[in-house]
Amino acid sequence: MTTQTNTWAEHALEALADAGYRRGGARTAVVEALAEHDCAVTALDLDDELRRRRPPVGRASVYRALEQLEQLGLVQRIEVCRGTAGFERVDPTGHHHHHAICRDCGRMVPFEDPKLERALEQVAGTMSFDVTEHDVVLRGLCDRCAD
Amino acid sequence: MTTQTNTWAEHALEALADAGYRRGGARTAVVEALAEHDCAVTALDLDDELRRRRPPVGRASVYRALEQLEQLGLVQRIEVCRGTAGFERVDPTGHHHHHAICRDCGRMVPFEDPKLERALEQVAGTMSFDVTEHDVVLRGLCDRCAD
DNA sequence: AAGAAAACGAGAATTGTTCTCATCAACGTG
DNA sequence: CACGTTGATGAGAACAATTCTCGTTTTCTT
Repeated sequence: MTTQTNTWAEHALEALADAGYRRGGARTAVVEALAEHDCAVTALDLDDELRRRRPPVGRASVYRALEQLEQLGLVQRIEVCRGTAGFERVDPTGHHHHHAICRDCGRMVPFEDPKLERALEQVAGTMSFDVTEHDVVLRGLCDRCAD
Repeated sequence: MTTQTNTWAEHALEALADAGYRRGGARTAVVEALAEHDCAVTALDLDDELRRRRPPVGRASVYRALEQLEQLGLVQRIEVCRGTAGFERVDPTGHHHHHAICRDCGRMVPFEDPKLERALEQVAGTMSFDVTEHDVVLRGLCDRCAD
């Protein structure tokens, strides 16, 4: 409910409209739900949240909306672990963070680092590859799980 | 069949023995197969390769061996795309590369960059998190798929 | 050589994701 | 503003990758 998330939700709905998508209750619900989360959520978690709404949102719609949002660059998909994807809103300013994930409890801690970003951009520049996004995950034990 | 891969296979088999695992045909076959690959392979690709051997190796054994190897830090798991994992041997010296993956054709191009590694180590140091590994993936279009 | 325990493999079961298709609703048009 | 076209939706089936189960085979210890 911060200014930030409202901005993102509005931005996203506008971008969807601009891209020619019609207004739809399910998709809007997905956007609203994503706006509430400051870090990555799995599709199934969103599905759980949204299934309870009246009217309830179907699983297919959740996945569909996420895919469309990803296409438009409004949402980034992150491989969280063992074949489950996390989704997280993309700040229109390009500002973003990465994640450290605990291999014991699965807890996800976001972090950001300008030097890392710079290094990533530089590498991307040297490749014969049109890099549009990157995905950095640190894995290990979080402070709670470390003995 | 390079010196490098032989070294890794031997190293891995020794580490398995040290960890108390008994000698087993299936696991050894998985190690040998991984040694042949210089970049990440999916479990199902390995399964395809090994199913043909005489005696054939079962799917369950492939997954089991990969998991054990990952536990021992001999193999790294990489989320390739859409819920499929890639596995790649870990060089005992710590030397490693990362991957750029084409979102169109799935082609994977390895790269390495000391500056990036340094940045990653630095960030890891500042976190209240015992980071044991990291995973960097650049996504975009490879030169063949870029229009 | 014999027994205990690990390794194995076939197939079933799970899990996350995508697909299908019959309704429903949004939006431009007359 | 009613109407028709077409996109949006959701229940459930279909899929694909991975994990689990369990009876059989091997390995290794004694």
